[in-house]
Amino acid sequence: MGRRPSRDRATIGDVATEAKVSRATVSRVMNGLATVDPAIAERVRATAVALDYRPNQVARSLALGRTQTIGYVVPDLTNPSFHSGLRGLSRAAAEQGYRVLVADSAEHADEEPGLALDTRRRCDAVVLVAPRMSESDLARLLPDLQPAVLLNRVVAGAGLPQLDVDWASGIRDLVRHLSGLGHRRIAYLQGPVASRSNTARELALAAATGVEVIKIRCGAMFPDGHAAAGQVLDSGVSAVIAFNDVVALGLLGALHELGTDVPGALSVVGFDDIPFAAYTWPPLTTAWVPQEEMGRLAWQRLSALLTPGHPVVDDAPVLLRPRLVVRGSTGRAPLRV
Amino acid sequence: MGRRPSRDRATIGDVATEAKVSRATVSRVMNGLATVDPAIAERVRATAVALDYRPNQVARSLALGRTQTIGYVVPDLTNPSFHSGLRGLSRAAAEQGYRVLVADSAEHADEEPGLALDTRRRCDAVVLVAPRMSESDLARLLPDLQPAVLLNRVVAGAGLPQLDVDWASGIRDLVRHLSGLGHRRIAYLQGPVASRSNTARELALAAATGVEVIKIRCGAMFPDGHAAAGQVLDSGVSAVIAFNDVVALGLLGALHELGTDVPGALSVVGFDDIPFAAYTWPPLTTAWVPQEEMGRLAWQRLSALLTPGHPVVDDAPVLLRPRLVVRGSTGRAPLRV
DNA sequence: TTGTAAGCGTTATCAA
DNA sequence: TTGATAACGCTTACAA
Repeated sequence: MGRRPSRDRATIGDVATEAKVSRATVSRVMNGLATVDPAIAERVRATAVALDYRPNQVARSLALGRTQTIGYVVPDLTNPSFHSGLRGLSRAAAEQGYRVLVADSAEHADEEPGLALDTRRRCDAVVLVAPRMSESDLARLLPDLQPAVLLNRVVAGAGLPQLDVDWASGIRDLVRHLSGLGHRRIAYLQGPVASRSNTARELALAAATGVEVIKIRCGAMFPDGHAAAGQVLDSGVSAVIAFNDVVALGLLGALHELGTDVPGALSVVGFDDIPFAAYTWPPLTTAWVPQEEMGRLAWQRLSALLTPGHPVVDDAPVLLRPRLVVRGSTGRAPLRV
Repeated sequence: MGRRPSRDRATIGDVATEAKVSRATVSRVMNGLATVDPAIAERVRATAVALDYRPNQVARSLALGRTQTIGYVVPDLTNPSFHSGLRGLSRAAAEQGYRVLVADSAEHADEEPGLALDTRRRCDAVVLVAPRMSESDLARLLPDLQPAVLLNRVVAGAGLPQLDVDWASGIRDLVRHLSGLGHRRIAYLQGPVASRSNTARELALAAATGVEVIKIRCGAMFPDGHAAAGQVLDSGVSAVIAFNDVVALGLLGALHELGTDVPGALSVVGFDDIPFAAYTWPPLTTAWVPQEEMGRLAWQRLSALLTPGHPVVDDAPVLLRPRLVVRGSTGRAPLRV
């Protein structure tokens, strides 16, 4: 038997009794069904207001079989690249009366499957961002997660919508830009080794011609980029491609401290185009990633999956192309002595 | 009558039938009640696994009268100052099995009451961040929102926990720091006029002695700070206090473009200490705000409110003190000619 | 220790 | 057009 809620709200039954109609009629009025006598409808509405009645969403969800909520599972909420996606998702979903439940795995990739499943059980669907989850965990998880869409990652034959960034295209643009400026030796600040998108970047770099790429272990956060400055300078490159903008900004800070001229002595590029990138000094050249649009597209896919009788799922991965944004942190390669 | 979910999951009834026990027993096993015969418990668990049974959270919520979810209502998810709070809240709540439902009002202050109420109906409680909601809307809203805690704002006699930043103290620290460096005329880049925390800052500035404060209309985002650079330079001040770090960084970007020496010709301070602040050039002097701790404290208050028979609510506002963080963007005032 | 049955607050079917 | 009533999937007081 259930417990009475502490603040006892009016229920649909209270309204029905008070308005001298059945609960069914109250329900019809509240849901705007037209088949109700206008006079009665008006009376019901008045009593509802008088009793300060608000439909219990949980009970509705149980009866309807849907919660009008979708989950968004990410490794770290404080990472700026997930914000735009969340914003896009949240606003698009809101337009159709859906809410977003956010789950942050605090970077514990091993707990992500459990977290995702738990989130899923409270929602109608989930959007999963899990760049470091192992392929096998992911394969095991996905069937239980549906309806779901996978963000920032592609898994073959998963049978669900997948939206990813065309990392390779972004890297190619950056390399082309740098090599056009005369850079021949370029450092790459690696992201987390387990990260899929890092792998994608490295593959694209390996395929680049006309430039030599020096890989340097790094990470995904400010301090990682900051700490890598020494190695970058020692490597004797004339340009650096950072895993992302956050790393690039960390590096930029350290280079300033060391008195290195950017872009005079060293060109620096990032990836993502987070809002800060335009306001650093020098402003950061980077590859803009349409994260907010990804969020919107994710909702669009989910929305289709949630619509009864929706057409067959097209699970061909959608790759969104980054766009090169040239700012002040890149310049001509210094002449070699 | 409810609709069957599309992917028909096993219910507690299926498990009961299959394991040849009652649903009550399955429930007891699933909830770890000790009063079950070990052999039976084991059988139930095995059947649950075999049927891939997962308790329906919505049904649980309805029966228990709680959702194990709390809402977090903010004006704009992309504003970095809300991220740490969300992170603190989300992680603290997760430790006790609670999830966070995020609602973003997209800066529409007039829609916030409705949004907050709707969010509340899906949750057991909400954390409200509404810096620009009118006093009257807020007063009307709060009684319907409880249990709730108010963040970044104080309302007299609201009867709910309130956590706010001691803006005045932070401003005083910044002013003292600047005046100690010889600055006598200081510009203040105003935040949104309707913002409570902006008002608090302005009051503290008005009370400051020994310095003259020039107010300049600005805003809360990068472009606002960027656009204010001209007015700042024209005003002939030697130091600027920006509404927040984001504005300060926007300003810093514009000052670089204009070739203004920071801090040689102009000192700049922000407010918040967002993660980026340490990595700009020069690194930003600012007032650190314990946002993540606020999130944790908010959960602590909420958790108390949600505990049956909790002690009386102490609704005296808690003011968290910022801490001055001196970095490179401030220096001695240039000698006046 | 286990089962029966009522209850949580809705929606929806069907008969009136 | 309206009202009984079953159903959604779970928890729990009470009886056995």
